[in-house]
Amino acid sequence: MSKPSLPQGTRDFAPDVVRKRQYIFQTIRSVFERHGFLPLETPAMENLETLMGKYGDEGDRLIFKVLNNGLDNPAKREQVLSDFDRVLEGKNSKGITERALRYDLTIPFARFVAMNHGTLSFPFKRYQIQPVWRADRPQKGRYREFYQCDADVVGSRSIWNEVELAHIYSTVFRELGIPVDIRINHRKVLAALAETCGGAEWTTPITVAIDKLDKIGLEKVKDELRERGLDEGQVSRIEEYLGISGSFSEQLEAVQRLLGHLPSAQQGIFELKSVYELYQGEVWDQKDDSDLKIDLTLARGLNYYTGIIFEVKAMNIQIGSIGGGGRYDDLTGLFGVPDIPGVGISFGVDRIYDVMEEKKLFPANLERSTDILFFNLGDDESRRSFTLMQKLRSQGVSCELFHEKAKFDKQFKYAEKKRIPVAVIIGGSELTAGTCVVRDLNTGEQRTIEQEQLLKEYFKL
RNA sequence: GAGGGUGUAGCUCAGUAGGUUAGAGCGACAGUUUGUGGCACUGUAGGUCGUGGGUUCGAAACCCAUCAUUCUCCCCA
Repeated sequence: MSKPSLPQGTRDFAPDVVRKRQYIFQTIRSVFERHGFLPLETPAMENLETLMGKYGDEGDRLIFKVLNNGLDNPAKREQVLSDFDRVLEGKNSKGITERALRYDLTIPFARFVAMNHGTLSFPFKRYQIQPVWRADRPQKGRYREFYQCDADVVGSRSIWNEVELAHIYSTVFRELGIPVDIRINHRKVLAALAETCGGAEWTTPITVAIDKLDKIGLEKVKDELRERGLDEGQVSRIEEYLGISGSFSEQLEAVQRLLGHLPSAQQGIFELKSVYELYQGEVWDQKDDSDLKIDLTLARGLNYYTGIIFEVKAMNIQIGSIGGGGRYDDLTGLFGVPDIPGVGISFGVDRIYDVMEEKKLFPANLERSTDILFFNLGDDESRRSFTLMQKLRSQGVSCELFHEKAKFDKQFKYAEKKRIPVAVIIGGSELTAGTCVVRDLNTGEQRTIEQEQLLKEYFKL
């Protein structure tokens, strides 16, 4: 028997880590609920055909496929062998695999909406916090199993949805204590830029290149654009675009001068301006102290985005984005239900965790587990402890009895390891007197009180 | 898919001109006269040196393969 191990790219979460992760989840969940979003869960497995072709060629390769059962059935041997040959040719074969682990939460959501569009009331606002799986090569901060945390609105073109989602970002990170920039841009502005540099078909290569700006720098981006076949005039036009700076409105004005003659740019500029104004509320003024920033270099990889796009970056820390999203048209069209537009955002929980760990932002009380440890000094004493514990527990106080009669030393050390703050000691003399010793394990102070008094004091908690 | 790094005790790691019984710290467990912990002291347990080959009189060390893990690129969260 070899040592037990974990599949590559998966993790156990020890109790203290689970506590911290749940703190993040619950904060996000609570904000979602306050904005009228409803929870949704979908299966870990989807039909393979639901997922294939939705994430591009690269995405298809990274989908975890589930092997069919019963392949060893001798009666099916010939069929299985020919099916497997098809797999070896790179074709999918239902005879070998027809299910796969979910790759993200968006496509299963689109599948759900397409299946239930007759009964859902629109706009449908859902959030979903579940693990997803990717057969990617794990590296720092990237895993084969990880949680996604999404909120989407489908069935509405209103720009208010973008405003609300931006506000969700702002609220969540404020509550978690992480200072952030919420950056927005518009795909139609990027599309307009591409239009002036060769045509709409250049949108993807151009956005992919400029998305790398803060990672590889301006010169490398220009190199990449040249390699992809843009001429110097086009490259310098993009450079001019990337050089735009200033306040939100100043940047919009600059884009207006550069691309305003194109209808798509006009719509993008208008929507960016609208989101910003609505987000600021009725006290909006020209001051640029908002956490909502415009970032014309923001592109986002996923090419199904068509309108406003979001990205959230933690300030004062060297880490990638901790959230992203955007508007897409007609996501359910892939499943035969057209004309349902949507907009959504996602939280990068693992990175948020890393930021909070590094900045020590988790509340201290997450470490608390049991409130009271009852010492075990014998069977009769323990019976009394047990009775008291049941009463305390019914009042919401968490307590436990040391599992066996043992030396004080051992019981103290157990309490220490579990960070239990209070020990209650009931020995022979306390048992007959109806009292108990309550000891504060942090300060070492202790006092003897009536057992009834113990119940009263802790009922107040 | 491409390219690097690393695998020695539960954890973090020492350990080469190849040489006999492979070490430390932390942790664990036990004890320092069994109703008061955190400190200290003493002791105990725990390793086929990732696995399989090869070179050698001799391999934890050198070579090859393999597995695991980790990082970078691609791509993404």
